[in-house]
Amino acid sequence: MVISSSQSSAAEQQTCPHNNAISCGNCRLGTICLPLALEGEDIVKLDEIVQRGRPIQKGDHLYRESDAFTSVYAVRSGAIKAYRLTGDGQEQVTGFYFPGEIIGMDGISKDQYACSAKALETSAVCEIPFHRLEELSAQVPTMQRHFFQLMSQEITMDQQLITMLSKNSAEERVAALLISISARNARRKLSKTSFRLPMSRTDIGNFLGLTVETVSRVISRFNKQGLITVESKEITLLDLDGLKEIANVKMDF
Amino acid sequence: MVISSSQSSAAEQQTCPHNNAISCGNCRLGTICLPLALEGEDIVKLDEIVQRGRPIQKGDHLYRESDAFTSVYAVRSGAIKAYRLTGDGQEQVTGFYFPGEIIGMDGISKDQYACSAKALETSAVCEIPFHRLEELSAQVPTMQRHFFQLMSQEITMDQQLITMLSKNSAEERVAALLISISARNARRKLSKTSFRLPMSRTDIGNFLGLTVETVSRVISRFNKQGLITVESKEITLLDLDGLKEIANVKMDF
DNA sequence: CGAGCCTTTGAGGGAGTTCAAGCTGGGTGG
DNA sequence: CCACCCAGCTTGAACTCCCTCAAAGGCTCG
Repeated sequence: MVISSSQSSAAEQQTCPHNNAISCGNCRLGTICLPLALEGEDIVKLDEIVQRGRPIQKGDHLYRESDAFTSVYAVRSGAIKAYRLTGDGQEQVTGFYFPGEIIGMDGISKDQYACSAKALETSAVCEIPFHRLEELSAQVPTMQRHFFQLMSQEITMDQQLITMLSKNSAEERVAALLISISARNARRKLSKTSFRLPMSRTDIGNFLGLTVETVSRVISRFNKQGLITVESKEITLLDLDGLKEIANVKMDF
Repeated sequence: MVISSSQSSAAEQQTCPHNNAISCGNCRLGTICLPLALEGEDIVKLDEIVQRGRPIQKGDHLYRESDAFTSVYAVRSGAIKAYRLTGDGQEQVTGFYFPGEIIGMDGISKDQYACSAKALETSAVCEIPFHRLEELSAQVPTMQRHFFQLMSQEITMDQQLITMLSKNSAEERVAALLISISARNARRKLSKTSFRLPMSRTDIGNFLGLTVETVSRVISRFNKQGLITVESKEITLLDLDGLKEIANVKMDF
């Protein structure tokens, strides 16, 4: 079985993302999930506390809402969605996480996860036990700083999403998501314009505060307007600038 | 001029919230903004880095979006709103901050504030220079843990807001905000059922992703239904359980 | 005490939802 | 290997909740 999604098969395969023997020092995602300034000795320290698990399958949970909080996770390959359940049992998707990104920081405040995390496709993650990370942060100022920054970044991204949900039209939201995924692909040296959406239309709608039908309609419209081409989950952005114009936001997420 | 709002005049006045001579050790907000477990010597250390400024007036900015990030702030009295500007210059309110709560953590990731912070009424804040806080966190594990928790809490609260904006009706949102303010009042040993809203209807609407008109209509409706009584900004919650039923969410913010 | 802003209330309209029905494609078992 | 199945996706039509526009009342502060 082919483990990687089409998007990770290109560049990430060079140093196999599912290879547990890989270390933080030679991981090609290093500069995304690690502090840039972290140096030799300190990388080794980090390396010692990171646990590299076996791949998790599509649909598997990394952890569930209200599980005891133990670790944060760095996505190594694949894609993870985070979601919480509302009072009446509906799902609310709070984020999609791609390789190099850190998930699970919401669990710190209450010592239990505030979201569930589920694999959208076969994925690999690095588990970072939080108490070890705390110790390391106290020893290595760069590490502490970096982790504060990661959490702050999560706050900023959530606030951008809040703004979008509060102010933007369906077209603006969908365009913004496409651009976001494009930008995150670029950061990982993958195609800016052509990729596979690992999540369902339902998940997209859920994340963007729209119904499936609306998402589908907007995507169809973008297709007809020549902004993108769609073949089920495969997306090509034909007019990135046009999409940015529609999205009408400075997005980082 | 009366400096405190009506809600803070009751209990907080006992140890005057504008009194700069007060220290973290005897601040009556201590258990909210401080780690519960912080002990004698460590409180002194924290105390040394906290700068207590003079009151800021209604409408004054604590900091502005894209100002260089230097400090986080603990609200001592009054109320602060955080907001960001959208691409086309509209305001998006991202949060309201009451005494005992910490604001400014969004600035860490980029070394500049991601929001502006503006006083909704005459307020006092404690300024906590971030580089000093980092040093202290590295020395005092409890402090580091507490600050991680504060940031994580901010993430959790943002995610609750995301869920609300994405799923809930106007009535649910307004009810949820009223309950949130009520709960935060209770934490400060103030009235759960009777308080003054420091923010305008416009701010409420902006925060909740609604127009002023809708907010006004919902509040009028709650009034007619006997759930609350309203006298301009003075609110009394007559049926807290009824409101909770309507809000239909487990809120922390 | 008047100007300007905030709030309330009403009437009409529109973007997105809801409901319903057909389509598509990947997996399964006969 | 093909027929079937079922989940996910698309498209259409009607409805609804909230927004927009408009106007009048009420506070607050100079």
